[in-house]
Amino acid sequence: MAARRVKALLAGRLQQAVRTAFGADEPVDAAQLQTPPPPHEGDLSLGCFALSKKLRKPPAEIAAALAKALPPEKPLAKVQAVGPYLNLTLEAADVIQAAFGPAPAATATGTVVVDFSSPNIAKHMAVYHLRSTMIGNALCRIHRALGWKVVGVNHLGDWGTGFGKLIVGWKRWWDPRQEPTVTDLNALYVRFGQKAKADPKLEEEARAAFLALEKGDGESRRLWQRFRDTSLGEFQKVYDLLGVSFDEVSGESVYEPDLEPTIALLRAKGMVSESEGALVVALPGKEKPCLLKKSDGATLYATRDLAAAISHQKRHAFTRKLYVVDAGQSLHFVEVFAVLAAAGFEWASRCEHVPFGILRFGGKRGRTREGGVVLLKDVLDEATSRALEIIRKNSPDLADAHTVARQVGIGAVVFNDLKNKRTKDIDFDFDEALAFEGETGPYVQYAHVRACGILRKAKEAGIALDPAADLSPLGLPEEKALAWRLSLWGEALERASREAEPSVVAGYVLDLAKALHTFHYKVPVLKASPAETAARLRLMDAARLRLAEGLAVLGIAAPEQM
RNA sequence: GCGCCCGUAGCUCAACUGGAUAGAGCGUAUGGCUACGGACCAUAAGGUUGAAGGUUCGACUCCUUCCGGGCGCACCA
Repeated sequence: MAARRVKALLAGRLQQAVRTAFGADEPVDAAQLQTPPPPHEGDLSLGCFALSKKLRKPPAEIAAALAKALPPEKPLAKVQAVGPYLNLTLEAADVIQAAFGPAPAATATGTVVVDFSSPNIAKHMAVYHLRSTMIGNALCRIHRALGWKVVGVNHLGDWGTGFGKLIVGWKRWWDPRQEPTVTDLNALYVRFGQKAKADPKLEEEARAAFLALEKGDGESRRLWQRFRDTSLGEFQKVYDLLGVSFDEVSGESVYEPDLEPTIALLRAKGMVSESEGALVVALPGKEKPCLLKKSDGATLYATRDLAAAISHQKRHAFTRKLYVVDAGQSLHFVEVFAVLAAAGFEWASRCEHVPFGILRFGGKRGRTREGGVVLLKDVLDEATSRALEIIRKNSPDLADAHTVARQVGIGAVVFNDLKNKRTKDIDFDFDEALAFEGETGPYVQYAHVRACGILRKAKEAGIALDPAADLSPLGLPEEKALAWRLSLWGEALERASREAEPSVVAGYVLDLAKALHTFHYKVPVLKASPAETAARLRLMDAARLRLAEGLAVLGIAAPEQM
């Protein structure tokens, strides 16, 4: 767990070397130690460009002088100056020891509120909901792993004029004795849209129905609650499949009572004005204002987000709030944060929009070429059945094949979603999302499975895993590479948190799986001397645990067989 | 028109935030089944990093302009 410790130690020593070589006291930051590109020898490298500026000497000269001044003791096996670079090769034994050193205590003490998933009531969860859901879920777990207090919030789209339409549709076309599904609700909504084209009176009726709902009319409220419960029940099935949970399931409706006080608060600060019949906040330096109320008096999305933000800060005193919402809504968040800042809330700067790219099908946004919405559940089911097919072929004797197929199939879809930088647009492709070879979820799971297999076999042979086994028999390049990768975990997590970027963790887990696969291929664990077997089992077990942990952070299961 | 995002191998993407000869996977070609699990390992071919300038000892990365794609730009969320 301690690549950082090794780097800090070496940075300190390098600083000392600068002192002895040049008599100057220049700081050497551990972050300057980077990994040299492949053809070059070494595990860490210092480019002497910054020192060159400070010391006013050519960087190559500095590298050479430091190579001499740096004592080649303990973790260092070799020190060599290559042009302006100082390349450090670490002793394999020390790298391996470092990987098993105590984990640095979690230093983060903040609270992060993560706002994610946020599906709309009376609509299905479609494939494009996967992005917010899994990116947000991963961000929650990344911060928990770092020691943050995390509040994962599902801010449902459960309010707005759409519910007036739904209520009207319900009253006209639904037999209330029947229990509706989400499909039924959605159909009512669509039907309303069609009928309203021919009959404008319907729109008026819908507005009235929503007004009644806002005023707390009993029947409207009961209907709305029913729609909400039905939808939530269906969402939950998908969340169960994905292993996603929330600390707070709220929604826009929850902040309804806060809207007037929020507007009053802004008004008291003299920020609110009227424009074209609407209530707005003018934003300094912006051409267009942020709307609080439509000219008909109804509140808007921005108003509810303002109220929700204020409420979250009051209740959780967050040090960071992340909104995992697609990039198309960037302007909305710019405006909301600007209003909060203008209102004098210093915590406005701690709110971050975490945008992600648009999902498309063959070039069309959110829909297939045929115009249908692709349901998330259908994709997950398809992935599961494809995985099951492969399991039947490769592991016909596997018990509980269905469970494993679900873990592998869904793992493939989720990993595919998280492996790329989130700002990239995605043109969803079944064969790509459901690929099981190469840089995929199943590839990572398979590395874990192979390690589990060897551990199982060891147990059958009566060889117990010794968590305190002597590591000194280790030293092969594959073992060193594996250990070094293990010790980079903390840095990967921190970067993922800093950039709110789960793909950093996905990349880490892929690299670790690659190192483990190579290890499995090249290094015999059980067909070795007892001391080697014990040490390799311990190393392999650490790698497999880390893979499981990394996958868990991404919201992906790590089966023991597949 | 203005603002934000994207443009890297045939395809999908990396590149530790300005450092070395730009790296992976897929696909293609080849090798490894006397396999601690082949959903794997390995070798090879494949590049003017959209274009042109600029800053710098040094640019995929920063600045300017342009080209191409996407998304926004007050009463939807």
